[in-house]
Amino acid sequence: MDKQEQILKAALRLFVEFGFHGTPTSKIAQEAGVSNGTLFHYYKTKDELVVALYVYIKTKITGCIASGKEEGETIKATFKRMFVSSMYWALENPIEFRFTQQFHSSPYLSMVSHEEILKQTRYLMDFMQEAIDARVLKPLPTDLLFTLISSHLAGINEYLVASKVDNEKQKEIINHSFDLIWDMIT
Amino acid sequence: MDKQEQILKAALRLFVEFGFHGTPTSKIAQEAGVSNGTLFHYYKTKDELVVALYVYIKTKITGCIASGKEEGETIKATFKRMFVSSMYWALENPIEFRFTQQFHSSPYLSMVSHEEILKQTRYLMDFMQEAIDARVLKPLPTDLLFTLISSHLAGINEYLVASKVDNEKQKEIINHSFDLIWDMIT
DNA sequence: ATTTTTGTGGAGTGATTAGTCAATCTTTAA
DNA sequence: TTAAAGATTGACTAATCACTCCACAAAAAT
Repeated sequence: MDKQEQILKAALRLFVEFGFHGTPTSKIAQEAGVSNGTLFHYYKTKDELVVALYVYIKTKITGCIASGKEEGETIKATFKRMFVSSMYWALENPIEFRFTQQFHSSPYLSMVSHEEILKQTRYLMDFMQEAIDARVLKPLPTDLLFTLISSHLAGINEYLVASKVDNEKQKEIINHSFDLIWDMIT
Repeated sequence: MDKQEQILKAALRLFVEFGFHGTPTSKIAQEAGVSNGTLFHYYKTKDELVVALYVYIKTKITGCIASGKEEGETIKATFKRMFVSSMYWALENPIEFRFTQQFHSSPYLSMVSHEEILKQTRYLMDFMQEAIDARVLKPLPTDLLFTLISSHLAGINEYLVASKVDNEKQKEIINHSFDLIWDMIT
């Protein structure tokens, strides 16, 4: 019954299907089962809604990646756990993932404050820096490492979504693609 | 004086800055220095213009990658030449490259005919298949290889654009990133 | 020379859009 | 119990948009 969340969910579906400007706010409100006024009560402008949706989704991904840490895990194990959970998150939430991709390569990205981006990436950045200090990862700039891994993930995801392989084969590809990227960065 | 090309160039600039639906056709015509009617004389709809622009740019990239082949080149040398020229094309044509990225992760992608996509990728796909048959590349599906390389390229590009390293360092990173992807796929 | 085709301009149009507003309903707080 | 604050509605508006239409100019074909 949380209208705010219903608005975000409706917006997500429509944005991915019709693009940002291709979906009118009126349709978002309709799809969410709320009035036009309610939408603008929560989000002053359409731009604000788009950015809020991005932050909402990014927070969910970040939370998912950060969770599940176990004591005494090696750096490699932590890395793999995060890699694999990112991969499965993207596979299980294809619309959310597509949205983030769409958002990233759109002019909206520049509307996200620098602090918000830092907040979302700090956990991973810190972890990678530690892994470099521990002489596990190659001493590359952390943002280069981050970009390499992100784009690798996006690439594998694109392939897995396009070519409908069975679950077993999928698992195999994910494991293999982890080995590939691991060899690349260590 | 080619009005058609001026329209495409104006559209490109505006689409990248303001997004697809964020740029009105009237502004494209204005920026191109032609009338509204002329724009719709060449492109029946805005969607048709967007897709035409994509094909226009893709054709340029494909031509650039395919050119420069020398006799007696090893497979690795051919691969590296194509990798490096893609990389530099993206760096020298950042707006065109951003457009293709934006297009790829947008609902417009599905408006491109399957044949057109095949036409654009066949050259590379065939080359990769040959490289697999020659036991140089790992026997992975060619579209997985393609996706892996494309996303790797996009990732490196993103990094190079964001962190303004000098030309020498840039060259070093490009060479290094080729080695990384080469090790990954062979 | 004359017809036909193609290119070009720009005012015009109907539909659509983001965003407003004043009126009601609901919840919270005193 | 009552007052204030927040939530919700949907009709409304001013602006904007994709696209049309028709007049005319240039070029090509006859």
